[in-house]
Amino acid sequence: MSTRRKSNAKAKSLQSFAPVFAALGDEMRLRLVAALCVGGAMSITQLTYGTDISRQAITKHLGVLAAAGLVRDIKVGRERLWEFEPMQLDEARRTLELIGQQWDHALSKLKLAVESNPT
Amino acid sequence: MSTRRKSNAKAKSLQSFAPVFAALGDEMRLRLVAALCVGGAMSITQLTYGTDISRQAITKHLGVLAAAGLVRDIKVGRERLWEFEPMQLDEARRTLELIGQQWDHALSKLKLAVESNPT
DNA sequence: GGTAAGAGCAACCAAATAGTTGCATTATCG
DNA sequence: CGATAATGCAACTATTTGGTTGCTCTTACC
Repeated sequence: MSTRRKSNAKAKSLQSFAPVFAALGDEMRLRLVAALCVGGAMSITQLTYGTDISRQAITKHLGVLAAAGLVRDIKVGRERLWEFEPMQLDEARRTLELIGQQWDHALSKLKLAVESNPT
Repeated sequence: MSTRRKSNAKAKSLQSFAPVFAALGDEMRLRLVAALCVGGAMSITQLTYGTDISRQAITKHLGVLAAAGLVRDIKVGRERLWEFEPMQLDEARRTLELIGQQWDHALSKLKLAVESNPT
C-alpha cells in the first residue's frame, strides 16, 4: 500500500532529495525511524528510553525527520505521538533505484563500445 | 549486473548505513554522483566545471563520497579520475526497501487487529 | 628544459549540527 | 486542588561541515 505505486512522481529533481538523505544520515535518526516503523506510533519519552542521550536531543532529531517528511506527530492528551510516514522514504528509495538504473545503462553502453572496437 | 543480486548481505546493522545516507545528503554531492553515474569516470577539474564552488571544495565532497564507498578514484597521468561505485548505493537502496517492507508488515498487522476487535 | 595544467596540502573561517541544562507549560489522576 | 508525568522553550557549548585562499608538487608537452 505504501510502496508499489506506479511511477507517478512529477520528476522532482535529484537534488531535492538531499534533505531526506541528510535526515537519514545519522545513526540515532535511523534507529528512530526503524523503531517507529516496527513499533508503530510512540511518544518522545518512549523513544528516549534505552538511548544514552537526553529527551531534548531526541526531540531535535524528530524535528529533523519531520522536516524531511519522514515522520509525523499527533497530539494525544499530554503526549505527542510520532509515527512513520512512508511517502518520502519510498520516493528516496526510487531515486536510488533510478540512479542505479542509469549506471547500469551507461555500463552496458560502454561494454558495447568496447566490444565493437577491440584493441 | 550491479543491481539485482540475491540478498546475500551479511545483515549489516541498519545504523551502519548512516554514513552513506549522510554522504548523499548534500545537493552538490548528489549532483556529483549523478554526473559520474551518467558520464562515467571524470577528473576533478571536469567535475568542478559548471559549478560555482572551488576545485578544493569538489575535492572534499569527493572525499566524503569515497569515504562512504560511493565513488572510487584512479590515477592516470597527472589526472585523477573518479568513478561511481554502485555497491554501497545498491545496499542503501535495499535498506530503504527493507524498512518499507517492515512498515507494510506492521501496518497489515495493525489492520488485522483493528478488524478483529471493532469499537 | 621551461611552462602550464592538474592536483595535493594546510591553515583558516563561518555556519550548521548535536548535544546539554534550566525552567515553564500542560494534562492526568488521586 | 495538588503532585507528577510529558512536553515545550530558550540559551549555551563544542564539534563538524562546507567553503575559502595560498603555496607546493608532479606531469604533459612544445
